[in-house]
Amino acid sequence: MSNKTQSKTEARLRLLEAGARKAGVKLTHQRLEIFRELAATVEHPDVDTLFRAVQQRVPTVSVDTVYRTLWRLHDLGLVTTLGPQRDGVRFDANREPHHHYVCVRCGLVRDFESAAMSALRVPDAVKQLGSVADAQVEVRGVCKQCQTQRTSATPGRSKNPPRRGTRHE
Amino acid sequence: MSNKTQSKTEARLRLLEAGARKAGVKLTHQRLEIFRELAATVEHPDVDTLFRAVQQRVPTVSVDTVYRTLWRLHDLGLVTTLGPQRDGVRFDANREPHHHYVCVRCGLVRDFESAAMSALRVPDAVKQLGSVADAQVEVRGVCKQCQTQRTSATPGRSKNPPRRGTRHE
DNA sequence: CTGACTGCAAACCCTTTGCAGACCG
DNA sequence: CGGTCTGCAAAGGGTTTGCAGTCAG
Repeated sequence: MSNKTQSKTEARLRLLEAGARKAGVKLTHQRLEIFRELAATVEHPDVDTLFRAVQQRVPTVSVDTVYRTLWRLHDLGLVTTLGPQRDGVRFDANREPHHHYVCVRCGLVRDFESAAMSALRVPDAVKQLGSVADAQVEVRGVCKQCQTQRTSATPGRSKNPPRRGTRHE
Repeated sequence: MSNKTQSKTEARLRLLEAGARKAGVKLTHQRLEIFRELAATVEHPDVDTLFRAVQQRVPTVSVDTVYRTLWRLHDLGLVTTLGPQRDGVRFDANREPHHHYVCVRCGLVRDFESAAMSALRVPDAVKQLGSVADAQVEVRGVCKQCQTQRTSATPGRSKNPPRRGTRHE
């Protein structure tokens, strides 16, 4: 592990701790270990992976604690999730090159096109990871409907849990 | 519904039918209706949504048929899924602007940076959908490891089901 | 006709929740 | 000490699978 990676990990860890502390979240043993794992990995682990990693250091942790901690961090805006990730898999029958707008509240997804985006060149460094089939841009935000539905009270975060079961179409 | 939308739907529907026929997949009543729904919507529905829509026309369909059809289409390369969508939610503790490389076989995700990508301007049309928090590029392909693991036999698709349970890290 | 496909129901997971005891601050 | 947090176990929900009957080609 390089120095650079090392320091990044440290920085992330501190960010998580500081953020949690500021929000008045208690820094328990388990949470600290979850933070450490989260900060150290570049794999974007799912809950189970994280759970097993933490379990090595804290044999008694339970999965639900990992879930709760992760979502708490998510609500605080300290971590993000990959993809729309609302409920189940979502399919896309649009075979033309296109990009997505995703509402992080309700999970709405809309296609859009952009010549500039479709013309993007993938960096060579990325090509070393594997073959490149295509590249899509994912724009995240809060859709009009969600904005009006819950008139903004929380500028940053922490309330209005967006998670499961909101969809309005 | 505009003429343009109309024709796009038609085109997609034909694409699905042609693709399925070419692959020797039987065009049953249920499947045709699933195709129709898929081609008509721009919502990127999850299975349940699709299921309920199809159910209106074919009251006897079952969810599992929808699942099977969708994955079959996916294996044929006729539809895509949104996000890595491998197993559960995946978390990202990287707070710096970055982009993702995703292996569509095993679900591996790696971060990378690109000034050009981070500087992308979001089209105005998109801003009308809602607020814009950030934009990330998702590059899809097959990672090195997956490439060597199953020495390419199928150039296009149809074999080597990538779905659940592959992960190698 | 025959193999592929479907519906049903049960099996499987992954994820969430209620609760009593433990722990941080 | 008090409120938060944890672990356990059970509930919940989405997804998959085996099987016998059905249907497209």
